[in-house]
Amino acid sequence: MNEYDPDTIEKKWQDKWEDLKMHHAKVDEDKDPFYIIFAYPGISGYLHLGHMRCYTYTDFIARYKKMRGYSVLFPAGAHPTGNQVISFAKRVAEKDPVIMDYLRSNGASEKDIGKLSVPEGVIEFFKETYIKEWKNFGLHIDFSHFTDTSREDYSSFIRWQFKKLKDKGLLTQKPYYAPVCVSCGPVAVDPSETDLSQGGNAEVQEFTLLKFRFGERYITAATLRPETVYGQTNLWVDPDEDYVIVKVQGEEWIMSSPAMDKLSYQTEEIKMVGRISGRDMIGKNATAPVIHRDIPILPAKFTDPNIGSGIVTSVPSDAPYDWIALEDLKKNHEMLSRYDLQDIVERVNPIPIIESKEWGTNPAERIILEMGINSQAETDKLEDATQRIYKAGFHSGTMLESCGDYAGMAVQEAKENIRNDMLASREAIIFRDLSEEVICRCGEEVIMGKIPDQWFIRYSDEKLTEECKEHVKDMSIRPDSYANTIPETLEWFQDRSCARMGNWIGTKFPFDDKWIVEAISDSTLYPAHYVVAKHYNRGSFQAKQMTEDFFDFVFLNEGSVEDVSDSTGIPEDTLLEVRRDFLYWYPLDINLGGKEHMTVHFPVFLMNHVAILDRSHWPRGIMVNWYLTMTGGKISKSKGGADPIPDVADRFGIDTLRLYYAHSASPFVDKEWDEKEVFNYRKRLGHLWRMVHRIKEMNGSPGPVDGYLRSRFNRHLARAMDFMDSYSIRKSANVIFYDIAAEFEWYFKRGGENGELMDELGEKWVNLMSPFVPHMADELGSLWGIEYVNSSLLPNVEEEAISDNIERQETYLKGVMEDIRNILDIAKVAGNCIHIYVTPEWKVKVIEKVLSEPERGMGLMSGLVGELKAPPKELSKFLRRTLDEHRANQETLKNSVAIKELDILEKNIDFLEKEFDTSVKVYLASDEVYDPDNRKDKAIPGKPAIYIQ
RNA sequence: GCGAGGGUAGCCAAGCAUGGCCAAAGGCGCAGGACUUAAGAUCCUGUCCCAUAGGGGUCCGAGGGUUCAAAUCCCUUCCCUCGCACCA
Repeated sequence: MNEYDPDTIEKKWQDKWEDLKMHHAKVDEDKDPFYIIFAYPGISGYLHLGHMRCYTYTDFIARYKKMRGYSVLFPAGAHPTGNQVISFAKRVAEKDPVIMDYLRSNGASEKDIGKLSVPEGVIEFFKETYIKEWKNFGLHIDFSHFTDTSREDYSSFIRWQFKKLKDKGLLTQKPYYAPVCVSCGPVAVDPSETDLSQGGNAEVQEFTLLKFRFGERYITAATLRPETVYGQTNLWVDPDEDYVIVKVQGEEWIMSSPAMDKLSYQTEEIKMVGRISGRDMIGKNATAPVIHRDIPILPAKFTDPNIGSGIVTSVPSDAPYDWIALEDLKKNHEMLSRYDLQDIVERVNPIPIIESKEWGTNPAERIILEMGINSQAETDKLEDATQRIYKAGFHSGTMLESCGDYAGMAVQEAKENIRNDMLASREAIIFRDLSEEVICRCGEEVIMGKIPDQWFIRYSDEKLTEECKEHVKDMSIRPDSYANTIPETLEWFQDRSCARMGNWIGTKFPFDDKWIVEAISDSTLYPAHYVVAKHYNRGSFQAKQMTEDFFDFVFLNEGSVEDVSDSTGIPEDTLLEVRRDFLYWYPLDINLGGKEHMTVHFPVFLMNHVAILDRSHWPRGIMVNWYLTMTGGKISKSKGGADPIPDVADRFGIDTLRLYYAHSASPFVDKEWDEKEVFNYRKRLGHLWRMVHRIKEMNGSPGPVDGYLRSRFNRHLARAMDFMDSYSIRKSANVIFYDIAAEFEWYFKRGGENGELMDELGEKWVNLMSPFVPHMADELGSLWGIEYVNSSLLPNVEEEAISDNIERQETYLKGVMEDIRNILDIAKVAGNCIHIYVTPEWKVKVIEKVLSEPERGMGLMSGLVGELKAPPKELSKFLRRTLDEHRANQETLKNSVAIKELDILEKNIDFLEKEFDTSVKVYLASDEVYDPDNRKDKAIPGKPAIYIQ
């Protein structure tokens, strides 16, 4: 036997599979189809081990289904839609050292890198790289179906899809506010920072921009808490800051210069008409909105021109910043006299407006005293205080008498109402901003912009939502937690912008060329396109022939084949073949993807299928996998942090990684990557490798434990397949790679050596391993002369071989051995003879009697006394005990009398003697036998008495 | 805040739906031994506490409850993770 050596066998088998086109899906009407995909990757860099976790799960299922007799389609593609490819190419063109290092450390050659300065080169390179890595992982993908979203055939498909959405009234246009890079157009602001170089954690904040009449003009102040307008006492302005006067909506507004820039992206006409310094406003009054009181304008340094309008309305009752600024000012005599504010400031005092359980009616003052905040400079503490007050007020607060019509209202409710009322009375507008500075990949600033005519897919459509919610009940969705939440997710899912302008790779929007379909929206129905892509890849037709008629015919069965053939120029039999393929493969059985898809991709995947295709083609299943993590964080393609896959694969072998994925954790938890753990799986495979060889070399004759092994093996076989049928991958792997192995080990220990049985079960076992570790399984399969294990079928379960009774006997023997070990342990004696006393027959009879007539309870006693030759006292005691036991656990009781104990022990004296390295004697307790320690009376059914000498 | 998921021995991780063969699978780690003298090897055995005879005690985040019986069911509570949107 040679040692397990993945390096040589893995490459060898991958080449053979390739030669034989083992992965090619065939339309075979004699077989049921099984169609599975993983969510294809966006192109933004090398794949990492987290991706491979998802792809490998997909492969387990694909290979398993194939070995269960299905014809399996497992295609793959790539998703370059977006601007990531563009910015990647740009960074390469600029020779950005980070990206160059990233490429080189992943093994890109200088020649490769040379091609990567244009987007097309990036797409080509990574497509090839992904395919190489998938092949290297032994994935059962049929690449003849490959497509990517930048191809022409794909664009034809997407244009068709959007026409269908429009026909169904599911497209609409309306204004939309989104993060926009001033040069690239819309970008996504999220912590993974795919589009960004800074500010991924920024949140969109919706300010209410309040207008304060100031002579002929208005001073603007932005607030996140419109409900506090009743507590306004003054405005804060930075005396050293220059503000701008802008013409908006026919009025002149005062704000900071950055505020004007931001606002210019959100309102139509806005023009700067002058400047005014902060100093010039101080000491004057402005009329506050809603309360229509004149409030003074006071100096402060904490205002920031980059936040809101750069001017702050002061609510010292509820805003810790305002409260302490006011206190500071009151003490600052130099400042007061400089602007002659002494008298004014005297009159400025907090006005209670909100009462909360936690903080009472003057929360700002109270929290500042409690937290011991001494000055405006303690911004961390002030931030915290603000948050705490806001939380308490928002959730449990009510508006006080001072709040006019809103008095008595819950804060939550008042907030909405006051804001809406101010908007209606034109005393305020909405102003959106990001909570921190966000910088695009291109280096430009990202701001909130208004897009007046944004296209949306109307996912809010009630009928569509209802249909989807209804349909998910019939789907197989794993894990269960996701199945439970997806109806709510569908409900919550609102209209989604589906096109964008600017620097973007994708399909031109069919109704308006200035738009390009965005990345989520062009990846919803694509499993249908995989079927078509195969024919396109073969050259059966050109992209321009893939017209609306063509897709209508293939996916919707509309139009006659003659007409469609006429209008497209595609031969009739080709059209019929594509249609047939679609009918054969669809619906999709499983879409497998990472958990980030739960609230984004999976809902739109479902909704587009339901909206466009016939009910019979709606998807059947979704499976979600969690992440592979490294030192706490998600492994990220764009940020690196993961070892190149080829390095890891070389070190451990593919099958090791595959078993690691399958077994080290359930798919539904985040898993921390740990090389030491991976290495243990490598050792495990080595162990199994040797074991299978040992099995194959076994050539003895039948023995007493054969039945047991056969029974256990078939039981495990059934379990392993049941688990796979419900996609419980880890559990199935546990049975195959651990439970079954343990049975073989026990069999050997018991002296089993039946060559024929080993030959049969060994082969079946290798078959079972194949979906998980296909390379090793094929190599081991050759011991049996199997050419390709993965193309054979999994064995049937021999129901008749599964025997509770046979298994009970072994369980009994194991139990006796455990008892002996226990005693040896405790007694710390090295016994030289073990005496075992099997229960007297009358105890068996008692149990049988109780089992047959349990309801008679102690009433059984009278009958038993006459029937059994047993000491009445003991009999009564044992009956009572048996009745107790019966109530607690009938199974144990049944098992204890279902076996011939004496027989089992006598047959296995040799084995026991060998195991314990002593002599073993077995007796029937009712006989007059050697019993120096008076133990034999302790014997009961299922648990013999033991005496160790 | 809203929604979802989770807290099991040194660690990872099953079990919980259908309460009782649960001191609680399996793996890792650790300890002892075998083997060999080299490897991150392999094979046994052990691994909550007490106990020189198979027993007893405590235990599944915490606290109550239901039950003859609770890791499993119910209630309360604490803690953790994730999603809350234009990122496949």
